[in-house]
Amino acid sequence: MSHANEVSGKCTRNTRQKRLILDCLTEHSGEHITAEGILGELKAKRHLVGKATVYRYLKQLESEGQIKRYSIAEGVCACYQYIGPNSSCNEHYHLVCSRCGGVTHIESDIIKRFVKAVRQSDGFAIDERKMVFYGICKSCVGI
Amino acid sequence: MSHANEVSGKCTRNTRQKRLILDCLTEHSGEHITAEGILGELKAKRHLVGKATVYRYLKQLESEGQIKRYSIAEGVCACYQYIGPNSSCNEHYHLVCSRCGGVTHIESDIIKRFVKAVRQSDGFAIDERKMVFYGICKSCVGI
DNA sequence: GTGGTTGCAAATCCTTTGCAGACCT
DNA sequence: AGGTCTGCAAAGGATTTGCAACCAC
Repeated sequence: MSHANEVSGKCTRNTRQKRLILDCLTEHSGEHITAEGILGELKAKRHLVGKATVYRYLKQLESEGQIKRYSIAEGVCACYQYIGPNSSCNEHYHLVCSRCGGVTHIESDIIKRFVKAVRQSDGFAIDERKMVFYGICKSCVGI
Repeated sequence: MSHANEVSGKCTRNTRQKRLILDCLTEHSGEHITAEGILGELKAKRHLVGKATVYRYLKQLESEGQIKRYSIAEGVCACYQYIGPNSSCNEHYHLVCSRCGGVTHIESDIIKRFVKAVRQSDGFAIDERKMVFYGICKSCVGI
């Protein structure tokens, strides 16, 4: 009756696959990795894990707040980042170059102030995880 | 050799379909509408236009900066809004509620300062037209 | 007449789901 | 044992694309 994909389920069993996926995420703490990236990395290590399992576990980890999901662009696979214990993750925002597709991270107190100001004046709670700025990066600006 | 789907193409011909789609968008200036919504509205008026044509033209209009594309939630169809001439829509940013889909406009000097700061420190020229903030609006926050 | 445009259907892409078998506790 | 997890393949849904017919200029 109960399905593994129900996030409300228990999902507490300690399996080989879960350990592998979480290890992969913590190894990349500080950067992003996609579901396909995890799959590829595990495959390279001869650790075969099913695609569905990766997606299911990523979803669970996200709902538990252990990882963060970024969707840089639509129709393109999402990126995940470990933000749990021992993660060296700072709040950052993404700059995506519309020309070369490159992604840069920036930190900004100005944005934090903006988010706070909007919440106070409009009552609108901006989701900083979805904050992405598009434009032209330094190396593409002359092209 | 050239395909209509190449955004770099000419795409300047004045066709019945383009007029219909743009009319539909301008009629909804101030709000947003989905591709399916446009399709449905045209169908209701007995103006049959192909789905692919709608998507193709929306893409072109977006690249021209005449409309803005919002993706309220991932995996859910995107919303479009006319922001061209006569759109009563200038110099502001958009707050999109991920729960109800509502779009609010705000003005902000803080953001202008942020854009300037990023250009100076990183050399990245943010495109303000593509700037959209997602989050939860005041009326949805309790739900 | 030329080549940009359209419409249909099939194809894409990332992600989810159904289900039978495998595994943890 | 009993229910949770996994893996495969098929489904899913929004958007794109191939291609022949079409039509604006």
